[in-house]
Amino acid sequence: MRVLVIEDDATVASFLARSLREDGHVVDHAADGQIGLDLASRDNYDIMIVDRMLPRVDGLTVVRTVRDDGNQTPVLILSALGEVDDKVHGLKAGGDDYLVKPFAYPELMARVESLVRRFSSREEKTSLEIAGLKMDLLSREVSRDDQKLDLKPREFLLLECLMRHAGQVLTRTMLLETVWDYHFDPQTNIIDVHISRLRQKVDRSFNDPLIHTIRGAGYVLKPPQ
Amino acid sequence: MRVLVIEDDATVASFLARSLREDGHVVDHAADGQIGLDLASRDNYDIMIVDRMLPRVDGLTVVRTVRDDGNQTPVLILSALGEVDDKVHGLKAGGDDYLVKPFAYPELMARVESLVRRFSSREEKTSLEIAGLKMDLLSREVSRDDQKLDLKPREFLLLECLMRHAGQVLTRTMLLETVWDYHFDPQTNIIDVHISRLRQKVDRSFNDPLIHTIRGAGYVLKPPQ
DNA sequence: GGTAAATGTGAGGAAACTGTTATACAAGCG
DNA sequence: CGCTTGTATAACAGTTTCCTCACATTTACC
Repeated sequence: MRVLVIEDDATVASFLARSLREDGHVVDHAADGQIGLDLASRDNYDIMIVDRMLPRVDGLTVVRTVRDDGNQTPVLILSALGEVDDKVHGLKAGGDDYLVKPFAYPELMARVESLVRRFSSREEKTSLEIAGLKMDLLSREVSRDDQKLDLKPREFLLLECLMRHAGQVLTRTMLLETVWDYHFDPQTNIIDVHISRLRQKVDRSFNDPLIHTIRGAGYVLKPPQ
Repeated sequence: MRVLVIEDDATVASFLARSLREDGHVVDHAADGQIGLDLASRDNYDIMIVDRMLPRVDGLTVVRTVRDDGNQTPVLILSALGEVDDKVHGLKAGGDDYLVKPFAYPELMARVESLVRRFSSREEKTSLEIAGLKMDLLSREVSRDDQKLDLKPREFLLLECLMRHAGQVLTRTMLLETVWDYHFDPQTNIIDVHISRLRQKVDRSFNDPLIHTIRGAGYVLKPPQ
């Protein structure tokens, strides 16, 4: 299992990381909220364990940001005894479970496992949504702010790929593999062309663009700020 | 969808009600078991979400009473972490699913939807209707705007499939599987031909077509707008 | 077996979609 | 500033997909 631990207290963090690794999981650790966000957007984790109080970007903001990016990874929030222990806020921000420090490791593991089980058994998504952009995979309808968009099949595939990995930069190679099923470089700017066509429909008549170019890397679908 | 929430914790209740309403559902709220029972007997809900611990009449008793009244509405039971978390009792009392607080809203909604789906499909449908297009599965009669249509058996099967999945795009593969029971690609345009014939009967002499081609994907039966 | 109804096949033309190319535009860097 | 590199857009043309027709084959029933 791939676990992301976002925790500034070195003692807790190293204890967590060691215990989780002993249980056979792959653990990444971020010592502050900013690093945590970077890691979360770069990789797909099975679960994230997030401390509430963090330097730079606090825990709840991390969770909220991650959710706004369309990331559905289950999140377990940790909060120290004595902090304003507001479970509701934590869950509202997008957390899935809540644990008060100090905790016993078996308790944590029980919750982690329960969360992961809950989420992995969740049924296949039939719709995707990021920042007012909705895609219904069954009816193949796409809309932004409830305004219907008419996409060609290839554009639909491309957007689906972007939405499924919202917040992550997709390289041309990745797009060619998943959208075109090309396993070689076609030596043309076919992706640029389709991105351009997609933008005209998705972004042109709206204020905040969702499709962003990452020069030298690729493209990313991301909500404004 | 009509939802009855029976929950005494004001925070959870208002969070639930707001989220459900944002998703377009009609929500009634009861703050204790007695009120809940009154509402449940007065109205027909699509689903009831019932907390286990309630003032006056506890959650399990509510469920049991409702069932004894012959009410089959699906019930999702909520129980707080730390309460005697006995799923079996909850389900024995007549609950249909069980969720432990704290929960993530998407998880709740997934379960609510799955429950409602399960129940609405419980009673076999004997007729289908979409936008003036009626199909009686017993008498095998089809009409549009009360004008009888004469369909061949295969056309009937095809239309039935389209109507059962109205609003969803059906790919050629799906149609071949369900209408023809082919589990391979016949390499012919057999579907196109039958869709064409169906259109002549279903759409030709009417203003708004119901059968739509989704280029590169398949076909969908959809009411105009 | 014969007949009519139902179903399947293949071809041609029309429409829609996709990929290519050419050219314009923007960003980074000395 | 000017060069290089990377990206955006528009127009065109080839290809694919789809629709319909006429005809062939199968099935059901007398």
